[in-house]
Amino acid sequence: MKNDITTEQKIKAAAREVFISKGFAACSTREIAKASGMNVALVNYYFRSKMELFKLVFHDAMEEFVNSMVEVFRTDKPLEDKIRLLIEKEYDFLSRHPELPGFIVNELHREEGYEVDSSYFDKVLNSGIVEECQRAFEAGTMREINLVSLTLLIMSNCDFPFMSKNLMKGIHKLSDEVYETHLNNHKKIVTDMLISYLFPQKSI
Amino acid sequence: MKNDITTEQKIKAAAREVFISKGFAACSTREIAKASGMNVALVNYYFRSKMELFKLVFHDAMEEFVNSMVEVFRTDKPLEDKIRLLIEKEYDFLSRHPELPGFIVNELHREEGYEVDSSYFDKVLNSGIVEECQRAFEAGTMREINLVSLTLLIMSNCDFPFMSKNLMKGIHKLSDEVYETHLNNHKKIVTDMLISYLFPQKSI
DNA sequence: AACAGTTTTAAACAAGTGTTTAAATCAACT
DNA sequence: AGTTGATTTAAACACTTGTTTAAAACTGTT
Repeated sequence: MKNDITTEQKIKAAAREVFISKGFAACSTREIAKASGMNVALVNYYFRSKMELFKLVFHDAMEEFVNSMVEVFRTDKPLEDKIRLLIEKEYDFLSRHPELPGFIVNELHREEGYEVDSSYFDKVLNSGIVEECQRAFEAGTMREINLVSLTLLIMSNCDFPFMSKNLMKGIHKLSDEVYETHLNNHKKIVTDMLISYLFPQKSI
Repeated sequence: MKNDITTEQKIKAAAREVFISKGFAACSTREIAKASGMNVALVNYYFRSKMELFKLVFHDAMEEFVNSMVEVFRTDKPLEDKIRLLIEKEYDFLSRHPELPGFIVNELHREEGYEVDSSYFDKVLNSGIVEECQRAFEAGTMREINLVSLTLLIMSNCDFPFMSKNLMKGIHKLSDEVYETHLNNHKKIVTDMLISYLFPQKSI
């Protein structure tokens, strides 16, 4: 059949799984080959090297990671609602890809690591959200805050809870299931906290 | 001289540096040996294996990580001040050990990873802070929030900004120095946000 | 059926891995 | 000076690593 999954796709899919769950250094070409049901030579036949394959996987990961944000900014809503929706969507996205932020943050941290191609985030910065924040600052509807801190606030409170799952489970002696429900509670807490900080009620 | 740094200490110190900056999988015994100015055999002579050495390093890292919190809880201050001080001290600590949280979170994430010996955190949980929060809930001086979310709020907003340095530098095209100053600004923002969320002003 | 091009395989390569061996060096004490 | 024990060294072990080779199997076309 024509629309079967090709060998190339199988390998890339397996590589994605292995790379994201163990990291570049902690896995071998043979492990990826075995996970895809193929052999070592095929990995390099289609992708030239472990490194090239990794770059593809990392690139895809970054795209997904960023796109999940940009969608929200493109919607036609008041800024406050956009931020609410952003947090909501981020928690959704991270529930489906809980290992992504840790993978990205960690691989970027290795010194041999690749720099972030900033074009990934140009999408975000060119989505109009920056100007929208600027207007909100000037109109006094949003607390004045620089963009780095705004990014940090949102990402810290969305990504870290997923990245630190094992640590949190250890600290509080929780099962996977219980932690899931905590994550769900936490989403609301984070939303409330961020919204009330960023959009303070003006008391006359 | 008697109080020279011993070979054992040199190796452990070098191992700490290498393990924390590259992770367990991404470095070799020979790299650690070279970094300490010794040879491979000495590493295993003193520490039996790469794994045993890693466990020691990880253990120390965990202790430092936890101790930096517990100190604060032992002080004799109102709860709100303790939280302020905690954030302050965490940012201080993380400025000196910026790679620690990423190291811990990431090594705990590898499936072959060691579970968190929960005794590390028993120190925290037995420091009296839990009861103090409970009393504050009942007295209505603090927003009622479960301990998992409280931990998450504080750690997310303290640790993530250090863990995501390279990502943030990439997103916003910042130099090391500029990001440092952003971190300093962010500390105040985080403090304000957390305090005003956890200790809301009662409007009659 | 014969060809040509792509895909797959098993095997090999050199280099690097964690670990161990056995000999050499050192320090302290008789 | 000789003995004992701890420390250090170079070399080797068996195994895994990423990558390449060259032959085999498969595909579609004439």
